[in-house]
Amino acid sequence: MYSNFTVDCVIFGFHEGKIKVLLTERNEYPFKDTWGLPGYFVDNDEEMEHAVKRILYEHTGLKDIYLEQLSAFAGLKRHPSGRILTVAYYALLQLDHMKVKLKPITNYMKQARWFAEDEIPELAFDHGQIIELSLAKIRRKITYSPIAFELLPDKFTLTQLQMVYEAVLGKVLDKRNFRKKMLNYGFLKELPEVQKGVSYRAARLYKLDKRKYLKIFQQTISF
Amino acid sequence: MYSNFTVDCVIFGFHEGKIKVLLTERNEYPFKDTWGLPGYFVDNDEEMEHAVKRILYEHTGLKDIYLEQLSAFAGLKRHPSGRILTVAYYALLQLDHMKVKLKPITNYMKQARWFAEDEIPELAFDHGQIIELSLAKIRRKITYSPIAFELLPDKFTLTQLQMVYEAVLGKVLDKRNFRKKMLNYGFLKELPEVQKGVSYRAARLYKLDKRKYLKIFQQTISF
DNA sequence: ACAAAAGTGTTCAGAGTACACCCATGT
DNA sequence: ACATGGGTGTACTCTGAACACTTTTGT
Repeated sequence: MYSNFTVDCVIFGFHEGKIKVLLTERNEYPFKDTWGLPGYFVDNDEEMEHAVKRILYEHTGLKDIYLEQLSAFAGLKRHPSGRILTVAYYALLQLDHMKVKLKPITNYMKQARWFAEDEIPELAFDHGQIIELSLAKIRRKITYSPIAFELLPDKFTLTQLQMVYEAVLGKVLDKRNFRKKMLNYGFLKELPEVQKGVSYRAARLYKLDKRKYLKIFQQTISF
Repeated sequence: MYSNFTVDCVIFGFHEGKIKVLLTERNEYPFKDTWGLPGYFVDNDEEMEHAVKRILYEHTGLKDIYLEQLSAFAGLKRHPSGRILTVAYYALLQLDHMKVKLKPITNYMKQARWFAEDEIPELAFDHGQIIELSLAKIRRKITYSPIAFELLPDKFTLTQLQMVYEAVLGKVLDKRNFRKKMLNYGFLKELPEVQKGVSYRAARLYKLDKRKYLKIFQQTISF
């Protein structure tokens, strides 16, 4: 049995130097056959965040994804058949090696696809606006919180890390300054491995030392 | 006719060096006679933010108050008689000269009162948690956004401004450094007036130059 | 050898931080 | 005259920003 409100989720991934958003093609009215955010009614006896995690799992096959509530949207005209309140979340996941299997096993969605920021079509409801707000939020948040690592695989190169920052912030950063700053934080652990399968000098791999990063950013919980 | 969700509002003021929160004593079950946040069901044909402004007006007699959405709360157990989703907002207002007349002209609230942070009693529902989150949010926000001015009268002294920062951040700041920094921003306009009615050297009054402050902080819209 | 990206230091300017005394005013 | 908060400057450190070349590796 469904409750009277929905959750919608802006799922961000990082691929080929770009931030991507996972959208689904709706299979229900209103806005049937239109692209929109993954989301649906919360069950009556289900915690809201559980519903979001369920939807994330249904669409990506992944659990334990970084998740934050963005905002509630309740405009009287956002839904053609009367106001339906939705609580929007954004999620950041590791889109590496296409471990992520897109499988909208729900019957209210036809297919799912990743869209780059500049490819996003007209969306159902106010979902375009929700994505805009999410982008604004992570743009601000990345400047004081290490959310970039949520978008990268466990082992990554400094160049990959820099590309995440550049993609989110929408500007190019100085390589030397970026590396200096990141390494100075002290929460990056140099691994004895290097990249494989590249036709040029292989880059050193790093991983995040979660202990140290939490110690440094402990004042940055949530907001 | 009421919708199926509520709004709750954490109203902050600044008085005698302390951040205060406006609470009301409930006159309805559940939690009758318990203190809680001002808030109520949104009308069916009413925009959510309009409902918040209405509640603010009903409690303080003020309009055009600084307002931001905090978060939605929808825990299954937050309301004894089944889940009721609430969207929490926080508001910052100028509590100067007691221009604010507390008048809960609603029939679902008995009285309203300002509480300092360390005087807050046990509250109805999850309202204590909502206040905690609001405080965390403004603590972060004041470091990158000039919300302090929302809590002050139009004309204020630099010491008053510093006291707002100290109250929100919960730590003492260096007077000389604080003044240097604030004046260097360039959005404070020195007035040809000084404080009145004090038994010591009267302090210079300043006001905010909104033009300049918006120019400097334009990247800081909303989030 | 060549193509491609990895990796690396120094200098400069501006911001943050620490710190203590005299001044103006009302009583 | 005294009590109270108002108002002021300097030195040091740290961080951010600008800037270009050599090294490594696979093909």
